[in-house]
Amino acid sequence: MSALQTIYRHPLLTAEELEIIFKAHRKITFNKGDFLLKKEQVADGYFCVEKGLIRSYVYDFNGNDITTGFIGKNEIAIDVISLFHRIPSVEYFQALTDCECYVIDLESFQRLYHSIIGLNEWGRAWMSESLFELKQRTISMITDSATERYERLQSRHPHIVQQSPLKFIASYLGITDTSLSRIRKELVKEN
Amino acid sequence: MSALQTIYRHPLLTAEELEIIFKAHRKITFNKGDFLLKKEQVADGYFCVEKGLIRSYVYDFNGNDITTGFIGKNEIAIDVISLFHRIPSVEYFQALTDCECYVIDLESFQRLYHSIIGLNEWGRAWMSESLFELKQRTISMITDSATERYERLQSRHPHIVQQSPLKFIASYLGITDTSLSRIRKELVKEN
DNA sequence: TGAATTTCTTGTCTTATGGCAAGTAGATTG
DNA sequence: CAATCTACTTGCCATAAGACAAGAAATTCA
Repeated sequence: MSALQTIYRHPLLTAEELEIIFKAHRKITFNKGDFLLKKEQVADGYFCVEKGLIRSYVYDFNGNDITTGFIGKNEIAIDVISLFHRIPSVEYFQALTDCECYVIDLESFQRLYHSIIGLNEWGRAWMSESLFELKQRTISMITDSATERYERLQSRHPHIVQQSPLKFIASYLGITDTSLSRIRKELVKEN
Repeated sequence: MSALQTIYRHPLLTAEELEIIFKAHRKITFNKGDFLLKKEQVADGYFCVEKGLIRSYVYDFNGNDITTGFIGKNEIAIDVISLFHRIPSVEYFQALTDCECYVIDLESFQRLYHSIIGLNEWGRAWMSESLFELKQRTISMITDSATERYERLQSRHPHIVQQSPLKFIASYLGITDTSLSRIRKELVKEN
């Protein structure tokens, strides 16, 4: 099962339509460290991840880089605002490992989006799903301790914890690498 | 200028289309304390706020209510997931003050959404804008101190600080009412 | 392979925020 | 008007996480 099949699964999309959608993508690989998108660039497409791990991040006012998200297998690396509003990105998207992706450019997407009614629905479903997950994360940032957030990340997205350096996970969780190191130590001690 | 005119302003929507859209809404008022939507209910429309302040919140595992957002004049009170996925809400939406809103039900929206191409674009723009703001907030929760978050809320959304009890603002900022009270005291002292 | 770089850990001290409890002031209600 | 409530403040002490710095371990690279 390819990433595309998983990503585009939707009740309103037929096998034929999916075929058309898949064909609009082309395969692209990234080496560890490569950028899929940099700050100030205008995104011209989005990436469906087949293999590997990507990190999105921003710089805060102190110059620290803050991990805003991880994108792994069967997920989409996209800066929604930059792509659809045609404005420069504020985020960086960088490959944490060698990656295999399928990319589709905006023009192709727009064309399909207007001709395949189900894709329209799929897009809205995807966006509202993203909104929901982000909301969950915001609530978690408020109500859960750093330890709890780490444990949840570990159980729900073990591949992130396995593939990403500790400092990126730490900034994603909103703590320093020092603190995360200590949290890990405590968790090991407990079990 | 009514809330509807502000909310639905979009380059692809003509005056005639706007007229049709506006007519699909009906006015509805809420008294302080009324619920627009409760947990477990399936949303059947969304509310464009003309006047007043609404609070959305969830209960965390400890039974504390956590404010997830404030919705004021010219903003939309909506549970995207519940409305479009037809599933029970996890949030409560409650009027903090007497409110005047314009409500549109899902069916009417769907009909317009499929007949007015610009509304389609408007919807996507609205959703991506929401995604962006939520992302900003998540980053702020990580990189800014509680004091900074409060000051920003105060400068960007003074009406919230003016109309909402301190405890709701506190939970929105991710701190206790006690802490927010102290932060306020410090800020007053500084100026 | 050896040097350089990055990653991770650990120690010490500081600080922001929380938990709990008491108390005041203002609003609401019977 | 008195009796409750609710909102807010304040004090005391506990704790999670940060700042800074040193060093160990792992990885990268020439």
